[in-house]
Amino acid sequence: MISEFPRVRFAPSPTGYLHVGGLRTALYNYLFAKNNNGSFILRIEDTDRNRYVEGAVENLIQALRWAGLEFDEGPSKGGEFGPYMQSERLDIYKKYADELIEKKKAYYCFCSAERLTQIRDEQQKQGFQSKYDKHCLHLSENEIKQKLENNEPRVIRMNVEPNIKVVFDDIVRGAVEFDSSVIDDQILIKSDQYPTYHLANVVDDHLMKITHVIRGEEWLSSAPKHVILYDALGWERPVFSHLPLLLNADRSKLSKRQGDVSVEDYRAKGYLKEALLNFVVLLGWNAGDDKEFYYLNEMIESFSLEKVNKSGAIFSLGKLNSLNAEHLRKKPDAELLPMLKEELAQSRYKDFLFDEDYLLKVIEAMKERVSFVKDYIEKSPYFFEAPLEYEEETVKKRWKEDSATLLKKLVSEYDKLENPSKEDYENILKKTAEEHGTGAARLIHPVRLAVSGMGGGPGLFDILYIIGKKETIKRLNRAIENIRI
RNA sequence: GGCGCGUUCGUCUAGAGGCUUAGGACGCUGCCCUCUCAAGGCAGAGAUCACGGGUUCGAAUCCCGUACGCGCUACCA
Repeated sequence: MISEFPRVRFAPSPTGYLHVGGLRTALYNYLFAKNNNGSFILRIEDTDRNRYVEGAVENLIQALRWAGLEFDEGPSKGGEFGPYMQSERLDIYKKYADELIEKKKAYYCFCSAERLTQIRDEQQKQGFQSKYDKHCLHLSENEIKQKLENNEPRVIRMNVEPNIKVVFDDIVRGAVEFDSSVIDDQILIKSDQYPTYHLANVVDDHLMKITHVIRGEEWLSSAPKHVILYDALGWERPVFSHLPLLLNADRSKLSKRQGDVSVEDYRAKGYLKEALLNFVVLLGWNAGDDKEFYYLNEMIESFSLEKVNKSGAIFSLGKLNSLNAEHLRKKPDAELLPMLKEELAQSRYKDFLFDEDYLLKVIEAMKERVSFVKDYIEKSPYFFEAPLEYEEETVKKRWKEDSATLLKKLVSEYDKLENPSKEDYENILKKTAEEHGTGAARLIHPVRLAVSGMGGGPGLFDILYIIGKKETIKRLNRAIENIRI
């Protein structure tokens, strides 16, 4: 019986960072759990000692926390079914491996690596699929006992009975069927006494009462091995869901070689966790409608495994960028403020002091024009310092022969103002233009250029109001002196 | 090679036999708005639903085959 409240796990191996594909797997697990009032468990599959990476677990946990995928049980957090690090559960795996040997569902194998590669090469040369030949299955009790006593290197292998149909249900793919003859006598316990993924995974999922196994499609071919193990141990199988893969542009499995794949990379580039999550949830899932902008709580609400796609999705950044911009735009100014301050602290303006009111005004003015927090600085540096140069294109296009004269006149008018409002700047400019028998645009464009150094940006009067009268006049005078056609 | 899984605009996708002249989003183009750039609105280009058979009055949707792609095929996970 599947318990009423599902229990799912994200079970990465600590390779050093959280892969975006892993993030999506974790997210789907998390969403499924939360959608069903279930539990989301983090388990570290560190059974390969050769691939151990210092600090990897901490990185993983940190990345998950950053993304907001809080787990209910796991390393450092604890829980009823710990420990949650497989390397701390070795005796448990041994116990079940022994039980399998007892039941003749597994056996000791003493074959050397040389013999193994030899038979494998042979089989491949003849066009067969490579499979262990069950040589050690036929060792006598005495031989086994002897070799064990001599402490000969050995592994424990699964004893797969051939010619049996192994069928299991997968929520994403429906019924999947394998012939047991194509399944190798998989190693369960390695010669270093560590378990392989297959054993550890099945044992832990059972002991941790995992009800739904939600993982990447690369595991689909291994699933029948796991099913055989559940059956051999007399355990109920969990429900499987094999997720479509995240792909490179060439449709191969998303890899490090072809771009950034770690969550940390995207975080460092300034992507919002909301956007990354939103982007990744759409790569393989859709509620069945046109909704594409999601907050985490909305995802929880709408998620279901039945709506997960079957085919892989190319991880291409176009949509991520637009989602990032949209999430950024929808963030309240109060949340944006500390982010901008942090960004400033890392910029060339780190020693300048800007008060919060000022920054809030900048945020308001630039909000619709940025895709990343750093854009507040990069796209409108003129809020932080006077322009050092003037865009050539814009000068060519907007600076006319009468510009300097008009600006001079404007400077003298602005100079008379006291605490000017946005409207004051606008009214005076319009009046000045009128007096010279020209349209406001004739003045607005060169003023914008003078004050910002560029041709685009927020409304001109917003800019003037934000930088203030003193700065405005200073910049206008500087432009009058420096811009030549 | 074997086994498994997949295949709808460039990309992510909607589609559960008639609602489909295949819808949306990103990107692209144009227009509107406008002091500029964005945002927003509107419009457009873009998919013979991999191909071939079949089932059916009717198929992107069901079945079979083929092709192509991917995954797995380790004492890695």
